[in-house]
Amino acid sequence: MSHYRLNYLQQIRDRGYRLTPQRALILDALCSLNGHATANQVYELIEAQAPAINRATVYRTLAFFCQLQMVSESQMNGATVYEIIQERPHHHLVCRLCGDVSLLEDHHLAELSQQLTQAHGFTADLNHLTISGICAGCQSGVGE
Amino acid sequence: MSHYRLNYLQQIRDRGYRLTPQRALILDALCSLNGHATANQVYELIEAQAPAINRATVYRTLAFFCQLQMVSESQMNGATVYEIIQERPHHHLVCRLCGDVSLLEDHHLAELSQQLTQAHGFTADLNHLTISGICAGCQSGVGE
DNA sequence: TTTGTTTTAGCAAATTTTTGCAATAACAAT
DNA sequence: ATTGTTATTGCAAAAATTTGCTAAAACAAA
Ligand SMILES: [Mn+2]
Ligand SMILES: [Mn+2]
Ligand SMILES: [Zn+2]
Ligand SMILES: [Zn+2]
Repeated sequence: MSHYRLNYLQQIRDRGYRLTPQRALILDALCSLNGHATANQVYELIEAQAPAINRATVYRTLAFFCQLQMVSESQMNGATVYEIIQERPHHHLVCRLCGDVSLLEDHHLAELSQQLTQAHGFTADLNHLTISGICAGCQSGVGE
Repeated sequence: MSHYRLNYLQQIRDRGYRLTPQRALILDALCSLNGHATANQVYELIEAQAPAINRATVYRTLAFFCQLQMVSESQMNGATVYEIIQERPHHHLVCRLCGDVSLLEDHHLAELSQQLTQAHGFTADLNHLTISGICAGCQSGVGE
């Protein structure tokens, strides 16, 4: 779950930006938190280790990584969560009733992605989609 | 573009909630704003007409309508926008470079929706999806 | 109508997120 | 190593959003 094999630190510089300790700390934190972390969780984890980072920096840096497509931002049960984008994308189904978050393999979106290219010339990001709805359990009445 | 033919006002009561003037005003505002309106736009429009609604009420009521699936909430170029859900769903492609928002017809999602049911027993909401990516214009270098 | 019950709205405060600006520090060039 | 340039950070303030609590009002039942 490390971001190091993705060479994101190097990529930051290659893309013309500066590699700061804060940026490295935030990528590290996202990795330790292992996906779907809130800005506040990132802040608190870093704060616990090296008590010298500003909340504004966390927010700005997360936005920066999203723009660079190194991190995804998604809404999950009300919270805004961040996750490192790995080389193989994955997605989620989120149940509106019980809050359950399940995995959706990327291949389910291949067809759609293709259609968007063909019909609209649009290259979809589709790094980490979350689709809301009602899960199997809640439909069969188990979730009640 | 009126919500009246959707009988949302009646539905509020039928589903066991109370029909308040604030709720009606917010649905009306969403209609006049004609889709993709921010909470603040809703607030300001109502404020201009009947200067007696609280911001907290706007936020809470928009969340309430989302829960009831009468209104959709989406992220569009940084802003959180709301739109009345009509009987026929529609979606959007949002360009990450130029910000262009284009229409995506619902039939493009039929295949995916079906797969989610088959493979996961999941009933996706798919009322108003927004997919981020790069539009045709920006790819051909027009958007630069 | 009037009354009683319970949901909803308003208000004020708390919390979260964004922003402007000056100081700092990355990095390229000497 | 030192220096200069410019992106990035921290800080403080502003703006946006959420929350707890009380008063108001919607609605059901008399
Ligand atoms: Mn994920
Ligand atoms: Mn729309
Ligand atoms: Zn569920
Ligand atoms: Zn574009």
